[in-house]
Amino acid sequence: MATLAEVARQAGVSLATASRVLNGSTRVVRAELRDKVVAAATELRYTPNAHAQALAGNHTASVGVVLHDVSDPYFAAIAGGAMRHAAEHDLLVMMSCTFRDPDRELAYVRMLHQQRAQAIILAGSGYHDRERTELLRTALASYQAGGGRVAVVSQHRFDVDTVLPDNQGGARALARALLDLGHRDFALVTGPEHLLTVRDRYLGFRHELGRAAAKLPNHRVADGGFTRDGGYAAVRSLHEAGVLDEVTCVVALSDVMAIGALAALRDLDIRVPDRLSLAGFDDIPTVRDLAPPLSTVRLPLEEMGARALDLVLETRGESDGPRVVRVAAEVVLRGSTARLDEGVRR
Amino acid sequence: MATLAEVARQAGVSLATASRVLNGSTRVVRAELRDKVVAAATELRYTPNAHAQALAGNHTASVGVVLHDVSDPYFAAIAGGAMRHAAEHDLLVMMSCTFRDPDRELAYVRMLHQQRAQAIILAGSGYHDRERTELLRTALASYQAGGGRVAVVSQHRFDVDTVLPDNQGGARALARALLDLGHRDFALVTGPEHLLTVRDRYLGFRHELGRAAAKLPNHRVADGGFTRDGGYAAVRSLHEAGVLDEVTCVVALSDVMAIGALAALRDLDIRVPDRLSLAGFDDIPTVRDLAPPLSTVRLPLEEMGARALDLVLETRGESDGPRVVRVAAEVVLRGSTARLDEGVRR
DNA sequence: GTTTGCTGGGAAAGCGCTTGCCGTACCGTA
DNA sequence: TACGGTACGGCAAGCGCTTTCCCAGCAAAC
Repeated sequence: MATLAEVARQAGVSLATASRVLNGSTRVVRAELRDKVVAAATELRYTPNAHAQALAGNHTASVGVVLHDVSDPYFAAIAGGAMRHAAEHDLLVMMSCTFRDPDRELAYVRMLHQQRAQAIILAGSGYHDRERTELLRTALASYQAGGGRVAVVSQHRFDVDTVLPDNQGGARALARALLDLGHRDFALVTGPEHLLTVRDRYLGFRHELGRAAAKLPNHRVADGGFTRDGGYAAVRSLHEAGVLDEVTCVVALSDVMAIGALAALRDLDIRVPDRLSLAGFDDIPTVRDLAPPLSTVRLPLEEMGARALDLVLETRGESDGPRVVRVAAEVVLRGSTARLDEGVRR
Repeated sequence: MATLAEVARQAGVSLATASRVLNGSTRVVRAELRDKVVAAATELRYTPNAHAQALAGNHTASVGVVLHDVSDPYFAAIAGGAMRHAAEHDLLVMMSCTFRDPDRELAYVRMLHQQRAQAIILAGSGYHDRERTELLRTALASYQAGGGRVAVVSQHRFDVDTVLPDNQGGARALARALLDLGHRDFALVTGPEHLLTVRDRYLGFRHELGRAAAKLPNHRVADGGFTRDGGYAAVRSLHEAGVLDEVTCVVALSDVMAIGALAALRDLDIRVPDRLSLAGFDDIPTVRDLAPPLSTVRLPLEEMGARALDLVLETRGESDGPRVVRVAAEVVLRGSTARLDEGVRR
C-alpha cells in the first residue's frame, strides 16, 4: 500500500508538493512537477488513505443513515431517495439497520459519531420509551456539539431538523374518504403503540371517525408487529373474534400490514372489496400491483429521504432553531375500497 | 470535541494508560486509575476518533456493500441479509447504490478502498462490457493487493469469492415445470442482455425448451429495463405484436418484471392463469401476495447476502483460490401458472 | 544596483490515537 | 540480604496526511 511519502520520493518532490498535486489544493504547482507526481502516483498505484486525510484535514464526506430495515419497502424507498441524492453530492453513505432494537440504534449513532460522519439521518425510529429516548437524545446532542448534523424522518421527539409526513392529517383524510364512501363500521389493524407513527395515524383516524359519530370500539382494533405477518395475524384474530362480520371496512395503519391483511382475507375467502373494503397507508410501490390494487395514503417516500439529506447538508445560521419540513399525505383510492350502497353490505 | 489527551490529563494519567482503559487492550490497569479515567471520559463526553484509531491501529470495522438500488426488493433482500449478519459482528456497513451506472460502481469501489474498508461486497453489478469490467477488475485487484477482501453476489466475472445462485439451473427447472404443466408456447420477458444474470437465465430457459422441442422464436422475446415498468412495457409490446395470442405462458426473468407483466395483463383484461400463465424469477417477498400469487424460482436472497459476508470475513489460507458458494434455486409453483388441459387453451 | 512583490517549493508541526519498550515497585524465594 | 520475576505506568515513535510558514528565485519598479 503506497503512501504519499513514497510517491513524493519517487517523484523527487516534497510531501507538500505531492499532496498539493494529488488532492485538490488551491496552490498551483508547476506543470513539470505536477506531471512527475501524477506519474509516480499512477505507477505506485497510490490510493489516498481517507482516515489520514480525515485526521489531518478534519473533514469527511460520509453521512450515516440509520433505519429500521432495508427489506421493508417503506424504508427502502426512503433510503433509496437519500442515496440517490447522496450520489449527486459525492457522499459516501453508511447505512445501518436497527431492526427496531433501540439499543442497536443507540450503538449505531455512537459508531457514526466515532466515524465523525458529517451527518446522521434517522428514519423510522421513534420509540415511545422514556429512558431509551433520553439516552438517544444525549448521544445526538453530544454528536451535534461536536459539529455533527442530524435530521430525522417521520418523528418529532428531538429538537433536530425533521421531515415530517402528515400522519394525522393523512389518517383523517383517509377516514373522511372512507366515510364518504358510506362506511360507518371499521376495524383497524394497528402496530405497536409505542411507535409514534402508529399513534399519530391511530389518533387521526379515530378523531375523524368521532367527528362523524362512527364507531371504533376497542375490540375492533387489533395490533400486531408492524409487518406483513403482523397484518395477517391481526386480521385472523379479528375474524376469530367475529369482528369482520360487524364491519364493512378494514384499515391497516401501514401498507406492509395491509398486504398481510389482504392475504388473510383472501385465505378466509372474504372478497375485497365486495364484502369488505381495505385500505392501507404509505403507498409503497408494490401496492398498486396487488389485486385489488390497494387504496392507501400516499407519502412521497423517496422525496422524504432526499429532503432529509438536504436538511442536513444545507448550511444554516446557528441561530435558527431546528427546521421542520412538512410533507403532505394524499389519499389514493384504488380498487380495494368500494362505495357502500344500500344492499351491498354483506 | 474532547480528545484522549484531555481525558488523560484530567485523570492525571498518561496517554497510554487512558488508551488502555478506554479501548480494549490486553494490558491490565489498576482499578483505581481505571476508574479515574472512566470518570474523566464520561465527564468530558469523550468519543474516540475512529479515524485516528484506524490510522494508528491499522484496522477498521467497516465493510462496503455496493449494489444496484435499495429500492429494488431483490437487492433490498440481499442487503438486508448482509446487514443483519453484519450487526452480529459489530461491523459498520457502508452501502452505496450504483443505479446500474458502471462509472458509479467504479467510483464507489475506489472510495471504499480509500476508506480502507475491511471488505467489499458487490451485488448485482455484472455488466457485460469489456472495458468497464477491466477497469473494475483493476480497481478490485489493487484493493485486494492492499489486503482488502472482496466478494460478489450473483456473477462470475472476477476471480474473487462468489455467492452464485444457480440461475441457469433454476431457469431450466422452471422450463421443465412449465413443460410438465403442458405448456409448449412461451413468450419471454427479458432484461438487458448485458446483465449476466439475464443471460444465464435466458440461456437456461431456452436450452431446456430446446430439449423438449418447444419453440421460443425471437419475436416472442421482449426486453425492457430490468424493472417493473420494463416488464409492463414488454408485455404491452408483445400484445401489440400479437404474440400473446400465440402463447399459453409468459415467463419474466425477474419477479420485479413479472409484477409489471401481471399489471399489464390485468390492464389488457387477460386473465392469469385462465388465459395465460405467468412465471417470474427470484421469489422476492411480495410476489406471494399478488393475485394470483406468482409462480417463480426461489432464491434465498437474505441468505445470499449473509453468505457473502461470511466469505469475506472468514480468514482463509492465502494459497486457496477464490471460493464459490453455489446456491440452489427452487421452483415454486403458485397460482399464476395453470395446467394446460385440453380445451383450456384460449 | 537596490528594493519590492510575487510565485512556487519545502520543512515541519500537528491531527488523535496505539503500542513497543523501558523503568519502577513490589512480591516471593533462596 | 540479594536476586529474579511480575505487574503496571509512562515515554515516545510512529500511522499518512494537510497546511502553515518560511525561503529562494525572479521580474518589475525605483
